[in-house]
Amino acid sequence: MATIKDVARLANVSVSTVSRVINQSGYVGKEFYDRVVWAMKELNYQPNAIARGLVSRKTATIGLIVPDVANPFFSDVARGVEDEAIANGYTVILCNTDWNLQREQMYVNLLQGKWVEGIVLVGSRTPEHELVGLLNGLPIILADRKPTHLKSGVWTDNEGGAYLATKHLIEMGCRKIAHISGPEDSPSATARRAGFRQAIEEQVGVYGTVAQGDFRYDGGYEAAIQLLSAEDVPDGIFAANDVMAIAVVQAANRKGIRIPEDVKLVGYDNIPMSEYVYPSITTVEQRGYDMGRMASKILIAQLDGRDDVSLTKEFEPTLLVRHSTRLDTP
Amino acid sequence: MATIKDVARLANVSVSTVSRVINQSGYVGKEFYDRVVWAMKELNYQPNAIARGLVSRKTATIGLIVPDVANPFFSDVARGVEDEAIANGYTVILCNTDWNLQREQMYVNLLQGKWVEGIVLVGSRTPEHELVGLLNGLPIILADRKPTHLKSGVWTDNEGGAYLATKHLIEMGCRKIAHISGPEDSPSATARRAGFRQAIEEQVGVYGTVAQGDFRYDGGYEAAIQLLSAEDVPDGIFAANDVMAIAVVQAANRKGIRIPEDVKLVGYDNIPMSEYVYPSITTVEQRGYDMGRMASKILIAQLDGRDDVSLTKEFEPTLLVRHSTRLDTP
DNA sequence: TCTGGATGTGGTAACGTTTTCACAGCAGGT
DNA sequence: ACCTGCTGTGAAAACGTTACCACATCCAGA
Repeated sequence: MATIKDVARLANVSVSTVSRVINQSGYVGKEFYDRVVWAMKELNYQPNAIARGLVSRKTATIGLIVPDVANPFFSDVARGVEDEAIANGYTVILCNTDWNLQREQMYVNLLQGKWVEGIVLVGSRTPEHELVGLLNGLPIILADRKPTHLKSGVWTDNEGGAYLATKHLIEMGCRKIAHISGPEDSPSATARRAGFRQAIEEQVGVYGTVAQGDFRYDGGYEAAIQLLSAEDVPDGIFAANDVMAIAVVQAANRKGIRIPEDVKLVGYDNIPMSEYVYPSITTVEQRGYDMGRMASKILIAQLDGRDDVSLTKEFEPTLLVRHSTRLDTP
Repeated sequence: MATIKDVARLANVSVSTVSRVINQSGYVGKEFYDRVVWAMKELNYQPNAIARGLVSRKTATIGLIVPDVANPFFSDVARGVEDEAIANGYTVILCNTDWNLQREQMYVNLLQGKWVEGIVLVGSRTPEHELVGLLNGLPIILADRKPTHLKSGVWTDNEGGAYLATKHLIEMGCRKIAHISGPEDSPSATARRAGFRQAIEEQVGVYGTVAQGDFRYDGGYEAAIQLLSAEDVPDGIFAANDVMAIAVVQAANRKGIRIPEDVKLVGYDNIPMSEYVYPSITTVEQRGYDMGRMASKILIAQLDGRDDVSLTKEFEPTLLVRHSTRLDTP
């Protein structure tokens, strides 16, 4: 790789001049400017971001920590984060934690060593005060989780969304409703449980149970099989995300239980698959792409020292009614 | 952040000694060693990967260029790449090109500036010789594309897979078969077209047409609508990937055409969705995760100077027969 | 004529590491 | 006694940039 010195030598100018041309800073005469531009082309010169980062203390890189990019919701978020980042000249380092706290912490440390300028942390379960301790003041934004102590974050109103979903099941006539939850200590899972309970409790004559899931297909499948094997099968299931809802559909098929005739089903996230499965799944829309994009935008605004952007953004959940809760068309 | 100089001062030794302790290189007396370790603890010292990278010319970072992480096949690949990378101490920079050649080239340049040690390039359409020109010798591995000039790559036998798929349609009784193809200049799309044509040509009495798609939902939907609106509707469709196959299912629903009764359908990739849609889609399995993982493994072996790993790996495609080509259970 | 700002240019010290070199002691073998 | 090689330490030169300072011009205004 050609360096700035090579360019300077070829253009017969000093490195300072080349640097000024690159950064459009200071004064450069037309003649010199052209010579430098020519030399850069000639050598296919690419400024070294490492060296640049060392002196400017900026790397134009942000970290993205996500439970699992292979999960459609998170891959949407990731896409949003990257799109907004690159549009602002930032680059994204991708990290997968599998919802594992230790991996999360490991990545936070690792990213710090790489001098990322900030981190987008999606769907984290680590307590916020621990996070602060790890960060040494590195800017961070939570996504898919409402911050209580940190100042920036984007999230949907999970409690409200879960309330909507459960309420809808009740309105469709369900009286024995089960919730397949996410991991015990996941903030979004906790909020969804709370929304579920609230809707159940304010309605007399409706009974609710909570089964433990883990946001993943296998955990959802297992929970569903247990629910559907009990002597009193629920007539409505609210799964804490669409991946688990799809597992419920498969489990019901296996058990010979019909959806929506025997059991009605609502999911959460609105991943593309939820629309195309049979029956299509009623779900709560999350707008992962927009959330990712907004998280990136807020973080970068902070990094660039702009304060024209609000540090938080709550997305309103909306219920999408589809066939898993309707009796008319299949 | 504390620097190596701070540590040296506190431990009352030279920076050289601290460096030797950090890297376990050279000789360090026990007494000095202990003092340095103590000082590092005291200051919560974290070596600066940037400065280290500048001199060692190693960043422990690889670039991952993918058409679109939000596409389930590529998010699987991405997950595989990251898993193998982190297991070897490497970190991954994520880039999305939307199959756009210019963005691909832009990213290759950008990544070079960031001094990634190598690149995993997935589903690229850029001609290989152009690639070589851009790379300045930077190690690269192609994924989802068989290299002709470059030495490393992982891919599935796309021609063979497409042949399998088409052959299956013929065996199921189709005589007028349409192929919804990927972008004109995409190598994998080209190979799948070739496999399709070969299967068609070796069978007398079977007619084939090719419709132009773009690997995306919308393009597939449009192509499907056109095919299904013509006066002679095909009795079999082979879509070049599952995302477009799902679009075909939706288009058929819209048109009141039944799958598999009126038209049989085969996709490609085996993304999770293909199993759960209605009807479930017969498809050719690609093993995106394994491909990503292997690509990462081969690249890193090269970077670490190991040559115990083959530079190429062809994955055998397998046909998964599901309901979109069967008449028995829906 | 002098002053002083705007315009151009080059030299060089940082940034935080690793690596190479130089210099010492101290053994052990001749 | 002398060389030789191992052990232990520090000084200083890289790595590729940017930022700051110093020095030249040139031209306008007093």
